[in-house]
Amino acid sequence: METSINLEPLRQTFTLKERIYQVLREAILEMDIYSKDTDLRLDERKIAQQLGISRTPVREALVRLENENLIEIRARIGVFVKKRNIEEVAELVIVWAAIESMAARLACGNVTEEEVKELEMIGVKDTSMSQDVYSEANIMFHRKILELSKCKMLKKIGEDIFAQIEPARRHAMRDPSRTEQSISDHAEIVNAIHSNQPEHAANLVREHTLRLEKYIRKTWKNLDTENI
Amino acid sequence: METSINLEPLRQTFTLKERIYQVLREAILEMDIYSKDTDLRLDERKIAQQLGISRTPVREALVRLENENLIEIRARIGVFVKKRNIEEVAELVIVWAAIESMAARLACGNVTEEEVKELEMIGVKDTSMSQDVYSEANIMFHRKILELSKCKMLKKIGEDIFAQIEPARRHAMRDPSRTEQSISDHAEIVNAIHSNQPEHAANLVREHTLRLEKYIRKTWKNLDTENI
DNA sequence: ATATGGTTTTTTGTATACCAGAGAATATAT
DNA sequence: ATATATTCTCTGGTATACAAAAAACCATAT
Repeated sequence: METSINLEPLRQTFTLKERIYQVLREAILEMDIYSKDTDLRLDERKIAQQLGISRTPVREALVRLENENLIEIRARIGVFVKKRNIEEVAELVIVWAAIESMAARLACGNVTEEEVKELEMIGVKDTSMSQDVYSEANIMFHRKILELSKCKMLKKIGEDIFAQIEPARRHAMRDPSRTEQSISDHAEIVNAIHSNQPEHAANLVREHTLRLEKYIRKTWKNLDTENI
Repeated sequence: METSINLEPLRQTFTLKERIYQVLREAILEMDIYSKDTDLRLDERKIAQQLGISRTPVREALVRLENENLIEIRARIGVFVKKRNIEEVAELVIVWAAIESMAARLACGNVTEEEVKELEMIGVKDTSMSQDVYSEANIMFHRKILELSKCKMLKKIGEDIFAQIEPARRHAMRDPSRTEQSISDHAEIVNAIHSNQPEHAANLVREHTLRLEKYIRKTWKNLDTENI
């Protein structure tokens, strides 16, 4: 056999519906859906026109997004970005707590020294940084825990849940006083994982996330309470 | 104000894609996908023809099913029911354990006497019944726990995971010796919930489900190992 | 001015036609 | 007979046309 350059097959299901799905998903997650003057309507035809394609692949992307609970397709009325109410968001945070708690449990005794170091670097930064930077690091910390579980399904489903919570979380996490508490929580979690205490790590993560749930329930009033 | 007849709104989004989605989903879940001679292929055109409709709504239903990981759409090749491998199923069971464990935790101190009775009736039946009946009761038991959490999201996501596991579970749960163990587990779980011991209930449920994970990993060899 | 009834517009739902890639079947050359 | 090239068919992908329902609009009668 001859030697030849080794090229990865770069065709990754290059279908429009896939690309559109990703584009729309990101756009939706970046929207400030709880702002009064955000238009929650998505127009199939307009999107298709803007992208210079037909409605069909756009619709298929929308069906997928609806299945992920990010939008709502009302027959012959329109497509709308879904604005979840307090109960739904709080419940999603509970599910997230369940997932991530199990991830922390599995991470114990299953991580290398380097991995723990990485987790620590991400989660235990000083409080001097800006809210945005902190928020970003916070997300990364929780993502990292899902990853350290080495359980792909746990990670995938955790990320899905997270995507649904994110808009509300971003809106609710404006309170700087929460930052300190969060960082000391993170340090404890890192410790528990490092010293291989699955039960303890699981408990810490669960309570940490459930604290967010309580916080959201308390401070939700700031947000627009109208539903679609 | 005058009295007038009170009519419930009967509009139930009667769209084809919705109906087809449900029909196909049920059909897929009832398939014995691990049997050698089951045809895993789904033909858009054939389905549309059989249902007497066009391809469009069928495609949209398929996109949804793909998003739920029940099928795989390979561009220009075909649509196939997804046969998960041991790692994927085992991981899904782990996620399920996480979800249901949290559900049991929440159920504690949040259930009525009647609800506990119902749970007991379902989960702690005698071993004399047939495998099929037992299997059915087993599913119901776990569904009931999700329900008693009073957390709709936990229930919904739990059910979604369950749907993905179900085919493998049905195939793996042929061992009658597991039945007895299962029933005593159930009794303990009911007790823990009844006596309001959230920590204990959560642990029991988690370990009970993780035992299924271990069991599946051990006995998977019986199943077809080829993947798509 | 307001309520009512019909019409027009807007928006998604569904059907159909055509396209392009993948693979099987066939033909051809050696 | 085998290896290679070609064609043919099958399948999902995309575009477009039309149907149907909801909402907006408007005219008219009271």
